[in-house]
Amino acid sequence: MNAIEILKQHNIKKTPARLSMINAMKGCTSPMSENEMKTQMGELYDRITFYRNVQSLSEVGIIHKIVADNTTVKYALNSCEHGHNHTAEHAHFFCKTCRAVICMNQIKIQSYQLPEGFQFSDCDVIIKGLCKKCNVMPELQLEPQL
Amino acid sequence: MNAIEILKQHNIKKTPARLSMINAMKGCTSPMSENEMKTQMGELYDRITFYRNVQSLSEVGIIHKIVADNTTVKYALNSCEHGHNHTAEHAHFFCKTCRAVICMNQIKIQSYQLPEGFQFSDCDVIIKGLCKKCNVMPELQLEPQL
DNA sequence: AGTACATTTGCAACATTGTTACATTTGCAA
DNA sequence: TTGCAAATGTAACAATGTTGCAAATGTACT
Repeated sequence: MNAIEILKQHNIKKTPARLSMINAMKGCTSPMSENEMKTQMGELYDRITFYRNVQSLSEVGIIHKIVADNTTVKYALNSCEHGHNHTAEHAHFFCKTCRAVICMNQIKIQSYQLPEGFQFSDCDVIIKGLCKKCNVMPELQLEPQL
Repeated sequence: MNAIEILKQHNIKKTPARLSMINAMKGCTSPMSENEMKTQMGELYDRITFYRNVQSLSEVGIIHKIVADNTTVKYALNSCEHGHNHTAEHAHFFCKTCRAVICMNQIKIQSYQLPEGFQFSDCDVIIKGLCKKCNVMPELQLEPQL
């Protein structure tokens, strides 16, 4: 499904900034930082508009925001070509060295039993450590993608 | 165990700022924001020193930093009077309304099987929703503690 | 107690990230 | 084509986090 269809399907206006955001994410296999998005979006990137669209696209469920760390936020399409869904039902891995965020599709998020009176909304699981590249071959470490 | 003993036990220098931080956290049942800490610490609070001590106290394992949200970071003593340990082995609840972070001591963090080559370090589980107060009696909502 | 030295502190300056107000433009439906 | 709500972009601001450096302080050793 292309960007235009995605917006239409969610009943949200088609604007160049939104199309650009969605297309940037479509071209990437793992969650992207604001800076990576900015690079992809080029002229169509405006910081304030970006933040507002992160808000609106999240609200309708088109994208998902992943907070790996208080200084590391990444974004991903909810239905990307890999057929998986980012809406919080799988865990994310965060590499402490290269700061990459990787979807752990095979690690499902369990349902937690909250105390009486609490209302569940959603759950984030962030597993931290070293990714394959940084662990096995530290000399080939990727530059952090900030 | 008092603040002085805690520092000594971890082989880290005893300074007024650190004692003040530890004592601030000792007096609180749930993880505190920087602002709450600041209030408790009074004169002894300095922003830069605070950030540096968050770093050093975390490194040796005296405190634990909980990132509920990219704009909500809280801090807790690893061994508080409740006898529980904050070093990432239990989940935390984050109330979307009052922004409180509550330790879910009864919800243990499972051990996750990472793909070949990955090295595990630690894991954060943040469960979001409405806390008891905000869910049951929205009219009595606590002011957000920022 | 006094000294030596590494650690810690606090200031200044800066970088990054996130938010609000408001006037203008744009998307879309009638 | 027109009307209007929604979205955009500028400016201004607020909050959060970091670095360099000189001065102060904690602690181990005599």
